Amino acid sequence: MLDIRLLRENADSVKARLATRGGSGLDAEVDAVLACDTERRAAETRLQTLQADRNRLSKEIGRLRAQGQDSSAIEAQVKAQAAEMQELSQASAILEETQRERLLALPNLPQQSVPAGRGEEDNPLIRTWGEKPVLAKTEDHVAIGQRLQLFDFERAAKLSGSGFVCYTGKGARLERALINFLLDLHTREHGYTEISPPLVVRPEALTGTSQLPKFEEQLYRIERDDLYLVPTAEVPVTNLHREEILPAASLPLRYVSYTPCFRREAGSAGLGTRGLIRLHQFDKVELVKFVAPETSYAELETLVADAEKVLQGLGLHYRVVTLCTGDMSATSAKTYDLEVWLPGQNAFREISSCSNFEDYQARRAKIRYRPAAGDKPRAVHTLNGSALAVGRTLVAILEQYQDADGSVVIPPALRPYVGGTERVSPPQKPNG
RNA sequence: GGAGGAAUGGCCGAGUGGUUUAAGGCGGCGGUCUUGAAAACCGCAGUGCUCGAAAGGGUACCGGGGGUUCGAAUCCCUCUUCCUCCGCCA
Repeated sequence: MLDIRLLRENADSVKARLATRGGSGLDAEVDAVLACDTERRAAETRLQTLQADRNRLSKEIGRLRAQGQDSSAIEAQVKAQAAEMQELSQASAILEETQRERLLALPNLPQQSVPAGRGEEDNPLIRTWGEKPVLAKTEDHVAIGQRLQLFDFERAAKLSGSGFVCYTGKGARLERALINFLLDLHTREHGYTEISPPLVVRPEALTGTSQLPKFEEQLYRIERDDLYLVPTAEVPVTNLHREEILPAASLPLRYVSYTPCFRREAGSAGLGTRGLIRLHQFDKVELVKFVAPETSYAELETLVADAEKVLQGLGLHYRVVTLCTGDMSATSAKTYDLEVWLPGQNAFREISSCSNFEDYQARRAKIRYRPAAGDKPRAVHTLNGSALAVGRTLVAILEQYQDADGSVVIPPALRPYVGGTERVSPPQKPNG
């Protein structure tokens, strides 16, 4: 949510920056918010004048009654204002709600350094790490996984429908190993505090991080209890500090959280992609930071670096791009994507997205800090990034480490987590 | 799931319709005193909105929302959370 004061004072520059996101721009929406704001303030000012009046007269009534005198004239005077006060009170409540709704619907301002562009093709390449592995043969992860009996889509569909997977045997072990590797790396070497949050949350939490109201149809909802399954750990972890004023000395807060993520992927036409790339349920290790505004862009760089360390540690070839204005999510001020090389697709695919939301989420969720004793509270900056999407990491390992004999080499960094196993080979007996 | 009880400021805690401008205590900050510190004493301290160039006003907020009343921390309804007990349960 943008600061209404910024809109009042710099409407033109806000409009110009929002317009870089593409489409027809949001000039009309900005004007509507401002019109609402003007009307709301007029109503509130008038209401508050009447309230001051009433408070004064009510005290006078108390005084008169205490002295045994007649107060009916003043009571009549106050009653005469009641209708107008009621009316103004309702009007200002409605205007306040309308203003908030309109403000919630406006996207964040892209940061100045974010390149203008229309879509994916305009995302500038920042750097590339490693090289394409030289492979004797190139299978995609679905073929590899089926031969090695690492996961089972058919049986998962029997349980839950399409878009779900069941990891089996060494596949399940590899997945668990990856999760532990990721959590250990970020807690031990990068200073993040591990969080294992609830996986169902109230609607307010989703509004705070701005999945609601816009992406309702992407969420699994438990209607009976008005709760939602988390689409990412970002939601519970960012909302840990909702409606709090944090001590400045506590910043930056850095959290790492492993959770399953649940997404309906409505409108994605049968998920579009084969295998583990896009599922209704997947595992992800997420990094979340709460920082002082002055430091948030430096923190974004280290966030990306922390995510990259994972890929480097696993020896996976990848590249980093900056999302241009047209490709960036509405919530973000600046986003870097990490794209890992997938030989099976002959393409780089997103495996991590690292964003600085500046104060956009913090204002929605009322997450503030006090810069110094006696200062007014100020919105923190929030950041988050995947480090990493576990399923896609497994895909990258299977495809980049596949060997000529049909086996897959386990990256050395991961071996301590699989009992020292160096290679996954096809099993001796058929599965089931 | 059932039956009770509770929620007041950073913390503890008083307050059951009207000078309450939420008592008092603890903790915090500033000052006086002191070579310094402690103690003592004095003072300052919440959040949002709004008016104002500013100084400074106004208004709302006693878990959330709604209601009764000229006037609500206080009375009524409702929701949430916590506690105690019962039932069920990994």
